[in-house]
Amino acid sequence: MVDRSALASVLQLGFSRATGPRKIVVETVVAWEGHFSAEELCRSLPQVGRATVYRTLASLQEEGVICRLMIDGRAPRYLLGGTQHHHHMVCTQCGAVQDIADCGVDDFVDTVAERFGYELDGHRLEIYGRCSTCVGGEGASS
Amino acid sequence: MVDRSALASVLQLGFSRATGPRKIVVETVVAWEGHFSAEELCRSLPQVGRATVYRTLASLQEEGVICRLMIDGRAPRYLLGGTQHHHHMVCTQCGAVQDIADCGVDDFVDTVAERFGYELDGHRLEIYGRCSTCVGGEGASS
DNA sequence: CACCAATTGAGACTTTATCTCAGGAGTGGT
DNA sequence: ACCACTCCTGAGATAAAGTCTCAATTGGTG
Repeated sequence: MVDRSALASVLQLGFSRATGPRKIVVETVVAWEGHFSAEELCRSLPQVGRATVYRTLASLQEEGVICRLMIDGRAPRYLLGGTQHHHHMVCTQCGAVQDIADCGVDDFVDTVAERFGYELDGHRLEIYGRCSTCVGGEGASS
Repeated sequence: MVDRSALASVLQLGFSRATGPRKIVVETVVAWEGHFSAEELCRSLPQVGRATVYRTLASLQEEGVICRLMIDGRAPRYLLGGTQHHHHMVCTQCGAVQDIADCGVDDFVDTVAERFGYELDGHRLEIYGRCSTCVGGEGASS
């Protein structure tokens, strides 16, 4: 889904140099299966400084390579693919996250913004539920 | 909007005793204008222990007296009135928050959950923009 | 009023994140 | 290929937010 050949250009991010540490972080992020927290990334890349990991994540988010997902009170989690507008369907049991590509709430959002006299910036929709695996698997082990 | 006469029953929350400190926290929360963070509440109630403030906030949220609002990477903020399902329209400039009472996205949410085979738990929609005051006031001071 | 269990709160601890600044490493010019 | 110049890195200090512990306190009951 993500254009991994664009890696080279992405390495520059908002910076003027394509450095080694950043290469490691970006490659790890791009290869990551599922979502991750900043601390998880730090832990799996002990050879890269925590500050660099956080800086790179911030840039990747700004560039739209990854998007940040807030689940309840937990630390933010990151996912590949933030460029195009989308939403998330989160499994509250196993933590699986599905991208919802089509935004079906634009009209409603427009209406609300107009009603309150707001100049629209954006919106965020997250749907919570239990995925078919978790629903289907329940009771099987008891 | 919130039934403040229900305060007495709310004081019990999930606990078995209506204590003094909890009374202070609940009364402060109910009287609070706008939204607040846990730390702000702690700071304005130095006579109540931090642990008690956090415990009471958690109970109030569970009981639906307040709802938690996550704005970007900042600490969660709390608002009165979480009982009935609703959403928020947040001003990215001044931080004002409007409640959106009617949920216009139920159909879309149902459709998506069905498409992914999820058993629906709930959803969260937040709309970001700049309120009429912030839009209107801009340039006035420059 | 006394008793006892529920609750409190000071402060230690954890987790997550940001900041600082000396040293290291890309990059362009030669 | 090398140098120099500047940007970037990273160890560790600091900050922010929240949880946990346990002795002391207190509300509710008989």
